[in-house]
Amino acid sequence: MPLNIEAARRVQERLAGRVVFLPLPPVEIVAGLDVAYVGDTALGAAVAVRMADLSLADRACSVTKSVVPYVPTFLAFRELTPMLRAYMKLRAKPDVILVDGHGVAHPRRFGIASHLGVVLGKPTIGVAKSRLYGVEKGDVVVDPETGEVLAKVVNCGGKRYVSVGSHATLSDAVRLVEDLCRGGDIYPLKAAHDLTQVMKKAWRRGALSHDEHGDSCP
DNA sequence: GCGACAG
DNA sequence: ATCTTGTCGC
Repeated sequence: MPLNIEAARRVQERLAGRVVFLPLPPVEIVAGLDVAYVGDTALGAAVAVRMADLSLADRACSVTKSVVPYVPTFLAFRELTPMLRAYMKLRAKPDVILVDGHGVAHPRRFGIASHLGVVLGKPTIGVAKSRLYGVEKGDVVVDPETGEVLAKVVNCGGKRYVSVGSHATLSDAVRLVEDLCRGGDIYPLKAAHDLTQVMKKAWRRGALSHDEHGDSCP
């Protein structure tokens, strides 16, 4: 199943108008989402931790068939489903979600973090390891057309481009991400990525059941 | 036409 | 993202 680029673009352009910029409510629980692949199988992981002590609040996984290819600026059409399926299994719902990828620092102001935030109608923050769109001016990324600030560069084991997904403010997003920097990684995202790697090994051993069945977490 | 291009 | 182990350096 390829990917109808024209249709996908229209979806992004329309939903981009639903992105909301609001102060981030008090965060008690924060979650990190990530997706890994083994052939055409997508392995999604969601890890929720308590802001207070970073203790594990909950975790969930998803195992689905990957059907959409990766096309720059359309990452959500490939990874949103694996992420959502894992997220929905979380019993401890987070106050905010961290996503691997950009939020509004996107050509159409609708990266995967924004897509998730609009779909769930809750706070999301995009954290990417490299730039996708915009011009880097010091520790900020601005839109070359409007000059608007789209993201801020945060240092945590290398450059991290932090942008609002939805239902958050850039300053609040940056503050939260900086607070979660541990050992050169953003804790919740590192935890989700680690879980993803454990899933890959389990999957290769045939120790993971295909989604709709059991607790696909190793 | 050429270069850029999250994961 | 994924293909892939050990090795040099602090």
